[in-house]
Parts: sequence; structure tokens; C-alpha cells
Amino acid sequence: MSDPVSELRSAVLAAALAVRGGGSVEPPILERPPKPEFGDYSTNAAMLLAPGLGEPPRQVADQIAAELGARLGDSLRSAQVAGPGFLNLFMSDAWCARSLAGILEAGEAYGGGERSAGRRMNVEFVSANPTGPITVAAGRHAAYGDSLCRILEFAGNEVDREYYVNDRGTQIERFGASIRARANGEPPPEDGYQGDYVVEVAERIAGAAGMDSDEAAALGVKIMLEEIRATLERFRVCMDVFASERSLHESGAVTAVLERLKHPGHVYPLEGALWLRTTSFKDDKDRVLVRSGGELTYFASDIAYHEDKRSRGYDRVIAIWGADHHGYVARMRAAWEALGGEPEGLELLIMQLVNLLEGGQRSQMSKRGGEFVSLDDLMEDIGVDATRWFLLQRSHDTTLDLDLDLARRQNQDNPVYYAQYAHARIASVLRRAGEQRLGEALAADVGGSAEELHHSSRRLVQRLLEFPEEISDAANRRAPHRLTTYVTEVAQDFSAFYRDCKVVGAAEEGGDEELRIAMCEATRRVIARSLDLLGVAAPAEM
RNA sequence: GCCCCCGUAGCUCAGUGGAUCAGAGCGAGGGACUUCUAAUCCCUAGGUCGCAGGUUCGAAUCCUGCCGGGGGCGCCA
Repeated sequence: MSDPVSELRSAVLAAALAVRGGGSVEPPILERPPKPEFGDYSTNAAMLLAPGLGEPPRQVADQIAAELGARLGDSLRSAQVAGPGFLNLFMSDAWCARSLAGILEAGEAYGGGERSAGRRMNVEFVSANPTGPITVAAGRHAAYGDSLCRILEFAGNEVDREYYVNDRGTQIERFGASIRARANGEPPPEDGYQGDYVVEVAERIAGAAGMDSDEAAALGVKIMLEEIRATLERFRVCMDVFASERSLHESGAVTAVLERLKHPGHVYPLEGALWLRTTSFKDDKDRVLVRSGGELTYFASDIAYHEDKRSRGYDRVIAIWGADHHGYVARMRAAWEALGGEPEGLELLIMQLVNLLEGGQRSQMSKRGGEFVSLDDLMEDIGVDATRWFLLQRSHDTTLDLDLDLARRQNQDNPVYYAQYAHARIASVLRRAGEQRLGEALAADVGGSAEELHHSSRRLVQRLLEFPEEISDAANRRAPHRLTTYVTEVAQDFSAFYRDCKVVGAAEEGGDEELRIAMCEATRRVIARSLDLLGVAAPAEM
């Protein structure tokens, strides 16, 4: 799909090429300047060309302006050369109206990417140990991972959401021992799980008291996974795959991958253990695969797991890890490359911590201690929409402080409601206009509207025109949080439009009602889509 | 000691592969409800973009050093 801004960008490039007289040109930047006096868009094209042409940038800008004028016709109101050689473009109302029509024509696909250009991706996230309820920290992973997937999908990719289940190993043994102890009315072992939920788990396992730890653990894991799955579902996160660590061992995948690593000589024995020479791949020390006691390390499983994902033929394997795994990145990448993986095929994203703030006080959460806030608790406290929104608001690589006092408020102070309110308000206006008028507006040639646009209208249209780039930015930079900012801006611009331009009964003030209804519908769709990508509801009334 | 993240308005943070960016929300102060939802809108912040250098015509945005905060550095997971 080609959106109006992309077309404008192409026109600028074409004009630049024409001025250059052949050859290639570094793609000029076309951006929305901060101040209205700098035009609707501005480009640095002339400054890029000037050195090659040996002419002053401002002179080159004049030539480009002339070329653009010829290409854009009545779309361009004027083009002014400014500063060191910027070309500021002032677009006509006709262009805005046609652009709006273009947005509506694109329908549901507006802002999305070409499916043909998409890739197959696997995104692994949450992957919390199935030994207890999901914490708020894991909730941030869930919100981030899921929204990222939604955005990647909308951007044209095919995405699988995956949860890696650590269903074997030390933690599982401790979990099993804790269940057994609780089933027998005893306190859990010191290194076990102290939380009260273990009592409930034990009660749900018939005959737990008589079981050995392994059996209790297996059944406990099953129960916890069901709980986790249910929690994620409530949180609007739906995994495509739950991958089991245990199965990787049982299928022989782990030993097989160790064998494969031996061949190129990446593995060597030392002091009774088996090591992987990760230093050949930029790690700062080699890592153990098999302990001197014969036990496989978690690292060994993880190599097999990532190799398994690689073997499934994805173009891109993305894993979202907690900050405490940051020390793991170098070795995992090393193993990946040792097995022949392309460096750019694996992406490891590190997620920073979450602090809950209440009354100005911070509290960090840990699962071991027994005292923690679960994702379920948080959702119940502040609601699913606010939970998703607040956990998504910050970049994944920065620590997030979640202000419970603010999130709890169901009023204007709470930013999550702002965008929802704008959506509800538009829906209300459209209800008032009536379905018939909406249909007429959508069928009408709003691109040919003669309305002289209020600056609030122009601003709103231009904001909506930013959407495709917002999406590709959010996707490429793995940055869902950008959409929270964007949708807030859309809502603000709509509020201004709503204040300045009467929609129903626009004719009373000399406006084009169909154009304005179209404006509302286009805005509503962009807000609804943005909220959907964030996993936040877009209510028709509030 | 080494590695990663962060240090932007009172608070929480956007912006960060250079030029036409110092921004949003909250807080605080002052206004606007016979409106298409006031869960809204309008006005008010003058912050050396941690500090010091460097590269450049130009840096919050790139490089180096330092200071401060957080996290990670196991034959644990």
C-alpha cells in the first residue's frame, strides 16, 4: 500500500533525481517540522545534493522546488527555501482532503505493512518458571512481547508467540518438594517455595502426600501452567506454542546438539567438565555444558532450545529476557553462531525491571520470598486496560515505575482513559450523525471537498498520516511504547478538531459535513487500531 | 574489577544514527459547562538535556573520560 506521505516522499525523491540529472541520490529526509511556519513538511534534499552539484544548497533547493511544483500540481500550495537549504512544503487543503480519502480507502489495512515483504518470526517471551503465579515483572514481559507481536504482524510479518516452559531442573525439584511437604501439612523446605498458593496446588493433587517429589512436581507444573495460561488469556495474551524443556531432553535433542558442537571443535573437556569455547564468538569466558558431576547445565538445554527454534525455519528468532539474564546474551549468541546461525537471525531483547509505586514508596517483587504482587492482583486492582497501558508506556530497556495511585484513578488524571475517551466521543458523534450519514460520507468524494480547512483539521489529518511510519518505527525498533505516545497525540489533535469544528450540522458554519464525518471515522479507526495493537480496549461509550 | 541500562521541566518519562525542537503527562496556579460525551478544553513551567573534554558549520542526539543510580557477572536456573 502506498500512503499519501510515502507518495509525497517519492515525489521529493523524483524531483531530486531530476535536478541531479541522473545517478543515485541518498534518500532525502521528509519530516514534519515542529513549527507551523516551517510548513507541513520539510526536506533536506537540497543539502544532500549540493556537494555533488557544486552549487549552494539554497540554489539547489529552488530547483527542487520548481520540479516539485510541476509534479505535485495543486497539491502543493507553496514551497519555501529556508535556513541553510531546507525546503519547506506547504500543502493545499485539496491535498489534505485527498489524503484523508486515501486513508479511508485503505480501510483496515491503513498503516499496515505489505504481507509480501513480511518475514516469519518467532517471539519467545514470559517463559516464567511454572512454579508459581505470574508476577508483575513477567506481566511486563507479557504486555511487551504480545504488543510487539501484534505490531510485527500488522507490519506484515507472520509471527508465532512462544513460551518456553522450564519444566525440569532444580527449581522444579524444589517445587515438587514444597508441594509434598504442604500435602503432608509440613512447612516447605528452606530452599523451597514459601507462597501460600503451594498449599492450594497440593490440595488439588489427589494423593499428593504419598507421591514422590518428581510426581508431585509434574502434576504441580501442569496445574501452574493452566493457571498461567488463564492469567495470560485474561491479559489478552495468547501463546501459539508452549515449548517444553523436558521434552528437549527426552527427545535427545540436547545430547544431539552437544554432539554437533563437538565436530567443529568448539567443545573441550577441562577438570572433569565439558566446556563450550564461547570465547571464539566474543564471549569473555568459556562456558560449561556438562558439569563435572555429569549434569547438563541449563545453558545446554537453552542451546538445544534455540537450535530447535532455528530448525523450524524462522527468518528471525526473537527472545525477550529479563534483566537478570543479560549476562547470558553473549554465550547464547556464541552458541547460536557456533551451530551455524546467522548473527542477525537471533535477537535477544533485555527487559528492565518494574517497580510498583504506592504512596511514593517502592516495592520490588520476587517469587521466592512469597510476598509478591501477581499480575492477577494488579489486573484486579487497576483493570486490564490500565495494566497493559502502564506496563507498555516505557521503553523495554528502561526501569519502569508504575504509579498505582495514578493507575487506579478512573478519571482524567489517568492517561489510559484519555485515548479511550476520544474513541468513545467519536463513536458518540458518529451515532448522532447516524449510520446513513456515515455511509454517505464514506461513499462521497471527500477528496474533492471544497472546504477551507481549519488548522485543527489539517493538523489532525497530518497526524493520521503519520500512522504508517509510526507503525514501521514501532516494529523496526521493537518499541510498542511509541504507540502510547502516538495515540495520545491523536486524541489531543482530535480534541482540538472537536472543539473547533462542528461535525453534525457543519453546514451551519459553512463546513462540509461529509468531510468532517469522514475525518471522525478515519480518526476513530486509527485510534482503535493503535489501542488494539497495545491490547487496550476501544470502547464505543464510556 | 568487567559488562549492560539509566541520569532531559517539581515528579514520571518521551525524543537520541547531527541542521527548523527542548517536549508530553502528572503536580501546582488561573480560566471555560444552555456543548456533537466537561472522563473535556484553554492559559501559566523558562529545565547548563549528570559533569568535563573531543569531532563538526552545527550534538540532548556521535566519541572519550569522570560522577551518580539500578542491574548482571557460578560446573544456579
